[in-house]
Amino acid sequence: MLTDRKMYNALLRKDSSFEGIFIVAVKTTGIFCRPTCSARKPKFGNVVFYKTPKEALQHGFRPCKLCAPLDLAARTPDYIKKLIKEISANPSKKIKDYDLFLRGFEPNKIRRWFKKNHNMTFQTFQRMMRINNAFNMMQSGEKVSGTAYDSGYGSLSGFNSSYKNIFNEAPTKSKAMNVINMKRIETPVGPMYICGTEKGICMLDFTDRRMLETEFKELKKYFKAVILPGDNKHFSLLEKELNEYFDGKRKTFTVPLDAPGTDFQKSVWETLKKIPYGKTVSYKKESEMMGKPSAVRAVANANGHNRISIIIPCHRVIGEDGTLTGYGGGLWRKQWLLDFEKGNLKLL
Amino acid sequence: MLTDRKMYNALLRKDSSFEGIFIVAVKTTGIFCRPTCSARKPKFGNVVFYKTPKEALQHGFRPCKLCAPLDLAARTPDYIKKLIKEISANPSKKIKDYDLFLRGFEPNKIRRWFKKNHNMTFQTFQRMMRINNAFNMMQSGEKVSGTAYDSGYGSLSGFNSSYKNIFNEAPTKSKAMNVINMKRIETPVGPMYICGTEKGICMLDFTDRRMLETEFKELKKYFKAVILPGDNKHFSLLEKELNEYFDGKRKTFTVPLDAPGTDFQKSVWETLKKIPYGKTVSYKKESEMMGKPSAVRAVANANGHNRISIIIPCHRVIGEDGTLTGYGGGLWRKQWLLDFEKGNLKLL
DNA sequence: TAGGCGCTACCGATTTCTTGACAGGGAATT
DNA sequence: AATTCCCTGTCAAGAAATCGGTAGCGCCTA
Repeated sequence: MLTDRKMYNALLRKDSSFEGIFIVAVKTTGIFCRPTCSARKPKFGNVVFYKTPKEALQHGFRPCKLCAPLDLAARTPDYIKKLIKEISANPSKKIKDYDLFLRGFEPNKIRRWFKKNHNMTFQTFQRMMRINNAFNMMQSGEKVSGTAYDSGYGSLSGFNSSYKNIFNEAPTKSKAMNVINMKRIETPVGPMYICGTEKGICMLDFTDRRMLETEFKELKKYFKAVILPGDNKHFSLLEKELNEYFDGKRKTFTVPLDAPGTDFQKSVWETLKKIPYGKTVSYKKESEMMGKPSAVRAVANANGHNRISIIIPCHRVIGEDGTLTGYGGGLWRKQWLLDFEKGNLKLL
Repeated sequence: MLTDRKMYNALLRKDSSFEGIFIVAVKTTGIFCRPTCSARKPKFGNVVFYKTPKEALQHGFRPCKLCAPLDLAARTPDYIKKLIKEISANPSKKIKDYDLFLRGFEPNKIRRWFKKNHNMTFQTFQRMMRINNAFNMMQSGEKVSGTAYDSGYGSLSGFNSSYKNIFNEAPTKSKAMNVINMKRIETPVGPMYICGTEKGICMLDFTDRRMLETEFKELKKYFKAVILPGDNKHFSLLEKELNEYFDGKRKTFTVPLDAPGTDFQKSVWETLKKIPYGKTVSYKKESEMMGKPSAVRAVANANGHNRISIIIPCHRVIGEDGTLTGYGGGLWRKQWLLDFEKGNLKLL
C-alpha cells in the first residue's frame, strides 16, 4: 500500500521510480510538483498527494515551474510544452482557437492532444489554470510580490492581471465598493467555490464549471463588489450543512442565501427550492408550477443561471421523458446527486 | 393641379413622394419644414407652401432643426461613416455592441440607423461583410479553417453555421455559388444602392424606390447569387464617374454594366443609352427608334424595369405632351435630373 | 492499414443581439 | 405653459448567433 509517508520519503529521495505514480501538491504555496522536483522540499504537514496532475489542477494548484509536472512524459511535443509554459507564465491570457491557428496549429490537433494526455480539452485546461492562479494569488495576499518572485515570474503583471480580471476588477468607478468573500471547499463530487456577502451565501459551484468566470463577473456587477479570499460569517454554517447533506443526514438547508437576479430568475429559483429532496420534476412541470406553462425555455435558461448549486436544487429538474438534459457541473454530477438523494449511492 | 389642400394632406401623411416638391412654412412660428418632418403638424390655417427652401427663407422663415430642410438629402453621420470605413478596411474585425459602448456610442442608436438605412442591423451588416470576405478568400483557394479565423470567427463551428445560414451550403461545397456585392452611396438626390458582379455594375437605384425588393429578387434569380454588402472592383470607377456627373463634368459613362433581362428589355435599354445628355424623347419616339412604333406600352414597361438609373437614362423619356408621367425614383427626382442636365440647376 | 488531418454535422445549462416597451427630453406648435 | 411628436437611452425577455465540444467521414501517407 502506498501511504502518504512512503510517498513523502520518495519525495525526499527524489526517487525517479515514482515519476508518473504520484504528484505532490503543497498547501502553503498552491503549487504541485513531480516526485523528482529539484526545488526545496515541503514539510510533511503541508503536502497532499494526487495521482495525476489533473486532480491537482482541479483542486486549485498550479504546476511548478521547475519540474513542469504537466509535461507528462518525455514525448510531450515541444509546441505543447511551449503552450503550457506560456499559460503558466501568464494565466490571465486566453489562447483562443484563433490564436492557435495564427501560430500555425490546428486547434483540433491541440484539443486532441490535451484530451488524450490530460483528459480535458485545451480550453478547459486554460480555464482552470486561470482561476486557480488567481485564487492562489489572493490567498498569498500581501506576500504577492514575494511569491511571484520566488516562482520565477519575470514581472508581476501576469499575476496581477490574472487576479484582477477574474476577481477584482471594479465594475464601476468610485461607487460604494462591497466585498464578497470566497473560499474553496471539498465535496465528494469534487471541489467547489463558495462565496458569501453580509446577508448570506451568494455562490456555491463546482470549480470546473464552464460558466464560472461569468458567474464571478455577474456577482461583481450585482453587488458592485470585489471578490476577496477569506472567511465569511455564513461559511461555517454552510460547510456544516453541506457535510451533513453529503452524509445523507440533511435534506433541507437553513443557511441564508443572497441570490440577486431579475424578478423572473428569482421566482424560478424560489420554485426550484420547493422541489423536495429525492424528487424530480420536468422543466414543463416547473413552468406550470410557476403559472407560466409556456415559458419552458426561459425557465430552463434561468435554471442554468443558478449560482447556488445543491441548495437551490436545479439538479432535480429533468426532461419530460426522464433524460437528464443538462447541468452546469456536468451531467455525471447531476446523475450522482439524484442517485445519492434517492439512496442508491453509498459514500465510502 | 397641386392645391394647398392636397399638399396639406400630404403633409399630414408625411408622404415622402412629395419630398423635394414643396416646403411648408408655419406662420405662427416662423419655421419651415420638409413635407416629412416628424414634428407636430400645424393647423391648415397657419401654413404657407413654397416650392423651395430658398423662397421660404426669403419670406423670413427659419429652417426647422428636426428636418433640416436646407440639407438636400439627409446625410450619413460622420461616426457612422467611420464605422463603415473601419469594417470595410478590415472585414475580419468584429465590432461588438460592447465595443461600440466603449467608444461612447449607444449600440441601439447605431442599430436603429442601420436598420433604417440599410434595412438590417449593424451586426448583420458586419456579418455579411465578413462572409463576403470569406467567400472571396475561399474562391481564391484558401483553406476553410484559415478563412474562418481570418474572417473574424473564433471558432470553426461558428463560422460554418454562419456561412451555411447565408449560402445554404457548407463552405467547401459552395464553390459554384455567386455573390453580388452591394454598397450604399449618397448623391445630391438622395442615397442609392449600387450592386456589382465580376463583369460590371448590375444595379444603381434609389434606396427609397418602391420596386427595390423586386429588383433584388430578380438579380438573385438571374445570377443565382447571394447579395452581400461589400466592395466590388467596379465600384470605385462607378463612384468616380457619378461624382463627375453630379459635378456637371460628365455626360456619358464608361463603367461596365451587367444588366441581364429579356432580349426585348435589353434592346429597350440599349435604345435608352442612345438618348443624349440633356435631351428628352417621348415614349412614342423611343419605340419608333427601336423600329416598333406600336409597342409604346411594352417599351414604357421595360423602361420601368431598368435597374441602372442615371447611367441607363430612363429619366430622359417623357410623355408626348411634355409631362413627366412616371419615374421609379419619384417624379421630383426625374424633374431634378432633367433640370440639372439642362443646366437649370446649380448645386448648393 | 492505422493514424493524422481537415472538414462538416450536430448539440446546447453560453454569449450576444434584437425587440418592444417605456420614461425623459428637445423641438415645434397651440 | 401645455401639448404633441418622436428621438434617445434603458431594460428585460426572448431570439439568434457564436462558441466550445464531440463524433465521424473521407483523404492522405508512413
